[in-house]
Amino acid sequence: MAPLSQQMQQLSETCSHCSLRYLCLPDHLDSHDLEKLERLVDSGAPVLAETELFAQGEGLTHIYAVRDGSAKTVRIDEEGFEQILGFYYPGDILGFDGFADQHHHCSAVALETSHFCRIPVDQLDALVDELPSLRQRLVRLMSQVLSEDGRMMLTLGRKDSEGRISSLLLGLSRRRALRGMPASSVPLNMKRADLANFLSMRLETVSRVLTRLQRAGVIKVSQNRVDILDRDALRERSSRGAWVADQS
Amino acid sequence: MAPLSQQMQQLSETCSHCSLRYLCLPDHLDSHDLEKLERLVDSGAPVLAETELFAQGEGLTHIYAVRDGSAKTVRIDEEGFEQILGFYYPGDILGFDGFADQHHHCSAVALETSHFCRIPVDQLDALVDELPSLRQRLVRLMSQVLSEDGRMMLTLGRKDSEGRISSLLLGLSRRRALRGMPASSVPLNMKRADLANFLSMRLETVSRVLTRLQRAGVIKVSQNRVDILDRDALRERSSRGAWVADQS
DNA sequence: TGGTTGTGTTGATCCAGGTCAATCGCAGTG
DNA sequence: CACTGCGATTGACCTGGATCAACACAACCA
Repeated sequence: MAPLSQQMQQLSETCSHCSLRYLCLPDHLDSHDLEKLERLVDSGAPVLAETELFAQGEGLTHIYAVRDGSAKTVRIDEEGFEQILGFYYPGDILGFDGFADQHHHCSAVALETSHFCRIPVDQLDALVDELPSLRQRLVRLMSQVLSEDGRMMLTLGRKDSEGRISSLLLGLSRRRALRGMPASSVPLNMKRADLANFLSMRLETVSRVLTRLQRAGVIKVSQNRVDILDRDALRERSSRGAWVADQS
Repeated sequence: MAPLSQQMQQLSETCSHCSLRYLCLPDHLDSHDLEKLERLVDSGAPVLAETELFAQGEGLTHIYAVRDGSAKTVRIDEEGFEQILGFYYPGDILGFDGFADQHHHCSAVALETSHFCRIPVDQLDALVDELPSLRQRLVRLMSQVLSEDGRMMLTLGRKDSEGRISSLLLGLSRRRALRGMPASSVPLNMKRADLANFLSMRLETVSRVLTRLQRAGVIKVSQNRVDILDRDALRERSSRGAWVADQS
């Protein structure tokens, strides 16, 4: 733990020097606007694994940017069923769905010891009115999420278990690449049960599919890390088994 | 057709007099701001069934509000599989997912002869910078969609066929109520294949479930219209069969 | 050192719903 | 009216993956 937290302290505290600024809110902001945004951001203490950043139903006071580490969002529906809505990595923003009625519609939980930038929404709100570039950036980020949700619905709806796992792995890999991290080795920091929940499968099936893909030489699984050995084969499997839609 | 278009002309052309203003963009705008918004809106000619409002990949030039009638959005993924992302009714906005990169990420198609308000995004963009209330409204609407997408992922992921159909019917009914329309009689203007695609089922299954629900006395199906006879039973079925998640 | 708990893998069985195919009903249309 | 075509319904069959259950393996503690 000690070496980890030391490492963290070396991270820049300012957006202008943050290596994630092009993925995160600051993108497209000029240095003057960025400075104003920076003043809102509170990069607090490390958050331990399994700790809740915010809870479903709670009032919206902050949104969060993952600085380092990872998180998941979970939603519990009226009947008490739990669904993981997404996994979040450095540069991703948590809390967008709270703008609708100033309350969070899902909970956010750290997957490992992580750092988050806390941004108070009332101040952000005021700043957004002041800075058109920030407003545009915010809308674009939200729109991006919308469009990714669409992709996810497609995956959940049309793909079989192998397709879902393959898509997930490729997706995680792609997001690593965006962050300049080695894309062929993706860490699965979440538990099998989380994966299963997210993909709407049972954890036994997740396990089986992973070993099947490993036996086929497409990936190599080692507890919490998957190495992609044959990206093309994985892509092929991510679409195979997806059923064709009936035409209308 | 003639009587329909006559009926349409009686609709007010201005947001201020539109019966949908509290669902749509104008909500929370004062009369002064509303007037400015109004000037952007072009309520054009009727759009025939099956006509595309905008196509996936196309540049984002307008967003659309359903004035009357209905529409669906469809997304085709890399492998050519088609997924219906949503159905849209009066007051709903189409095109939000285009803000991400100024291109539409899905296509929008009218389900029946319908009218839409066209709003040019460049002018909207400028106006949003001018009117904080409009900016806030826009963000809230987008956030609302986000949160509804979450609900949909939950439905797709965790519910069986009966649960999905029941949820859909209740959802459509709820949205009718919001618009002050009779909530117990839901028109299914889309085809069975569309329903099936949206819910990620086969159309045969949709058919079977509908007749099963009918035989159980929960609903009454008559070609393009479903009457909800026993709302509680429907609610009960919408959650039954949803499987419990493994705890993490 | 053995017990316990948490997490992942594997095996055996069963059923919801996908698949294929036949039929029906209604709306155009020549 | 017969014909055609599209959409919806129903039936019979079969398979992917959920379910139940056993087991493996590591970390942790008494």
